Amino acid sequence: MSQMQNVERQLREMILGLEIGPGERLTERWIESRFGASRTPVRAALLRLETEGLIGRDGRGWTVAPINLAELGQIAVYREAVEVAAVRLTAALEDRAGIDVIAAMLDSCDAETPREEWHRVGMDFHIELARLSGNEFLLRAVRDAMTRLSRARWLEVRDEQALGRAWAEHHAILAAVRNGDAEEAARMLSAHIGGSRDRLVSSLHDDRRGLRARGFAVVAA
Amino acid sequence: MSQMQNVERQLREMILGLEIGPGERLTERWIESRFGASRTPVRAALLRLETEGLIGRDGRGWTVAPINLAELGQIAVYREAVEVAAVRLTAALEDRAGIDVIAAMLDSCDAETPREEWHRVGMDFHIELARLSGNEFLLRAVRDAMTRLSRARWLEVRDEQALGRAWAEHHAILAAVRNGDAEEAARMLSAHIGGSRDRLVSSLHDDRRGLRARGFAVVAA
DNA sequence: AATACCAACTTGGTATCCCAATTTGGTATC
DNA sequence: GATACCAAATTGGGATACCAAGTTGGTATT
Repeated sequence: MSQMQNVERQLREMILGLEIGPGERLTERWIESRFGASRTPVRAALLRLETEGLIGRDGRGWTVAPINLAELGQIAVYREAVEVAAVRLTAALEDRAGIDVIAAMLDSCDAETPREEWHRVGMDFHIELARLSGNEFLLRAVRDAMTRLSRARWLEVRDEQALGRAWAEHHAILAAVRNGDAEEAARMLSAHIGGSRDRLVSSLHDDRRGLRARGFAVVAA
Repeated sequence: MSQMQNVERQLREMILGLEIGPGERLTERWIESRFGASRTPVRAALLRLETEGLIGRDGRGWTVAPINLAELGQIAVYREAVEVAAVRLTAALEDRAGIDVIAAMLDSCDAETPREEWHRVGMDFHIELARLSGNEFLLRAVRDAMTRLSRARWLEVRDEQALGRAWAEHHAILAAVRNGDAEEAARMLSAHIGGSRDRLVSSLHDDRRGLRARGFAVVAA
């Protein structure tokens, strides 16, 4: 694999894994030495990550994107629009095989599954559901939205009950799609996303002192 | 302005203006000499344009994105989802000033206005309407969709009547938004986008021989 | 004439160097 | 002690040099 892709992938993982905190400054030279690459691939990776919204420009330099509560609300509206459109398309298809694959994916999580895995599967549920629509643009939109949300969701204080409820909602949405009931699937998906947003924003809002104490930049709504 | 932004802007204009045809190969060295810049800003511009979908990788090299009829259909679905979401938000706002600005923009086109300007204003209508929603992600999605559509719309064979009908629909949508009638605005916008897609795809489909004769790569639906 | 083969060239990927602008740290001044 | 100021270090933007992989065009062989 090329250096550029290497740097991009590793840097993205460090940002999403909060090894580099939101708001932290990045210098091209530091990344260079950290990953043993020269500046050309480093610059390419930075440009890519900028379009993903994971980093941004701070005057002349680079900064890891802060956690922005207002932005999280906007993303929720955005993903509701595209995910609902995607699920409507999917419900109209005859292919039910893809749905079973997603259901199996959900069921692969149990009591012993680490939290990180739940987190990842929860995101993949939405991404794979969008993929079934067959629309590349809806898929990309959902993937981008989940990427931008993932750090915040990782920081969210989630209890077992909320997680279980989310999983039940996921299954219910799948059931509606399997029945070809686009309206019901759309309604439930909207509610699911809205609830997810409310819990996420209020959780981060309540904990924003703690986040700042960890050195994370948090922008208020 | 920096070289990178210069190269990016000029190259984008050449691609959107069809000075470089769909499917054409690009070499970094040619761009270098064409714009008098070195490879660093050239590569940055190429990476940006790649994320916009205007160019793509062809093995090791770069290629101007072909006109893809299947993609145009998918974009229509995508933009319908995001534009309808945006117009629903906008209709719920109290601010009516922005709507008048857009209406004035539409009215600035008359019989003497060059076709290119009609084309640009037609795109800006959708972009500015999305901007009024206040949602950065919906705005960006609409802007990106219009960028990807613009070459195809420029190639479309449009008659005066179709253009006049589109303008009437634009005004009708604005009127519904001004009245705060989100449902009516959403319905009309959906119909507008659907009709636009049908005319676009069938026009390009009918003319794809002519397009190929001009050296433009056209991918069938 | 067809083909197998090779040398020269082209291309994108990478590394390195230079530069202007900004930041930084210390120092002199009040 | 606060502040104005300046030199040194740092930074991102740009230019150039080099390389490996791939393409091309010509040539020798059959």
